[in-house]
Amino acid sequence: MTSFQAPKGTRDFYPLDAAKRRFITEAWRSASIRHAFEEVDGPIFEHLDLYTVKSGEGIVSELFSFRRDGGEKDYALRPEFTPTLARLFAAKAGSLPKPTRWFTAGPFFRAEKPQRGRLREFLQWNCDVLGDPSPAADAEIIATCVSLLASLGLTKNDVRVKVNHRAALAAWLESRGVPAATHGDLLKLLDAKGKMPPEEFAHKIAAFGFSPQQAEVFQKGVIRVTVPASVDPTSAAIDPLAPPTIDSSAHDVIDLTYFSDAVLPLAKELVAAGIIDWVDFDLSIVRGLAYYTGMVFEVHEAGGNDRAIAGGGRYDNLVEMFGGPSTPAVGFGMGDVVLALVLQDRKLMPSDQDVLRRVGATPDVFVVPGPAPEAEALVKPLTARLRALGLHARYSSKTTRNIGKLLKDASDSLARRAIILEGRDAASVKDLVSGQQIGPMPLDAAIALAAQR
RNA sequence: GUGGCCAUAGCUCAGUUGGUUAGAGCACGAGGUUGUGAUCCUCGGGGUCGCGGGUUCGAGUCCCGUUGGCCACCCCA
Repeated sequence: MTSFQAPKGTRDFYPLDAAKRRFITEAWRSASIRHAFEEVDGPIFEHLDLYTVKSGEGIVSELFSFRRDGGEKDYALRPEFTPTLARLFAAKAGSLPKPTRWFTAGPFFRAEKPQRGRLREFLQWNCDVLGDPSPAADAEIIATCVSLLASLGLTKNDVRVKVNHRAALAAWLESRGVPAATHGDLLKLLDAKGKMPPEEFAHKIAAFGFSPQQAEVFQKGVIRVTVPASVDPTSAAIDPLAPPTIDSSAHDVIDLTYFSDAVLPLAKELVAAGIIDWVDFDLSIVRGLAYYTGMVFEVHEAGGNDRAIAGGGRYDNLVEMFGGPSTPAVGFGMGDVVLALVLQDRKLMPSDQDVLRRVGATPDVFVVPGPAPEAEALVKPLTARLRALGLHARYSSKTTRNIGKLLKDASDSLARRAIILEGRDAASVKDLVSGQQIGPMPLDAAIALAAQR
């Protein structure tokens, strides 16, 4: 006898796990649809070239790639959606509405060593706006992400959206005399600043011409954009028409002219979208990926140094890189693994029973035979009638006629109601939530009652 | 890729300095009693101790390897 284990970094989904997975993916879907995105999908595996074109051959060791026995083409399980998205868009760009708003949610694969918040097979949600260069599209992407987080019960105190602007940062650096060739090194240093003591960071960034005071602004990272409070003092809402301004204390230390040219229009859109108070502008958010060209953002658990819950930004050159027409684009991705960790952390993952209810896995009605001798034989025909009406109907697999045990079965199944068969044409209906029981009554009346929403 | 900790029933665990047919609780299944989510009673299925070697008269226990898990580093599209 050989026994098998699931491959490293994969998960098995037993019924409750599958229900939890649906809970998350359904939340993703409804947030996307609320924000006017349309669902698309592609193959789970693609030609290997699709990934090496953008990221170079080095990426191959991070992929699950394979060649069919006897075949000549190399394939890879998809590690991300963006190349597929660009391919789909490029193939039909001429006939697509502008802007194009697409989302997808499905499995992705990376050949990394598993650890907290990271598996080899995971689910990822992607939203992208193609063909809209405006800060409004940037804001809409962030707003969709925030909408999902809020729908799961997270608040602006649980999670923070950290936003930066690549192009503005680059222009500003250049205006300070930091040569473009060294920007990459500086971004890397900014990305790694959390992993070194402040003195070391200040020392290293001094090489790029920054004073210790300026290093501190980077170290703290956050620059708040303040907006005037609503005119109506009883409302906590921010006046959507008031112009936002950048925190002046940072302004005194670092000349933020270039930064503010890019940020204020975005901030204005974030105000309009009603999410400015979820957002911090953070000079140290750069994202690892080289292809971002403008706004970049990450969502982090407040006070936690966990992995990013979500991340994305603007990538205006990418579609062209995949052979499509030059198209401005902005998007983000969110994985299910870190999201689930954060929900558990914040005690926002619903109970097992609530998950089953919310994904619609619980029975509408449970059929129980009463003591009448013919009742047992009538259970299956009645169940069939209820199912034909579109109801989720079950009966016990137990052979006992003990009503208490059968009702326990009904209760364990989380059914809303039980029908107790009293005879050929008589039944009682018990509401398993309230405990109220009505009947006996004619069978048709019981069926009608059980079918009520 | 590097390192640390871990692996006994579906779950949580116990298992003496190596010593008979490896245990408990919960869960699960069958039946009985009482017409209502119970109570009580009886019975039952389940583990080649992750896997493979080694040491030993004898290994769940000691050693080596391997697979998987957790955690950190690297990386993170």
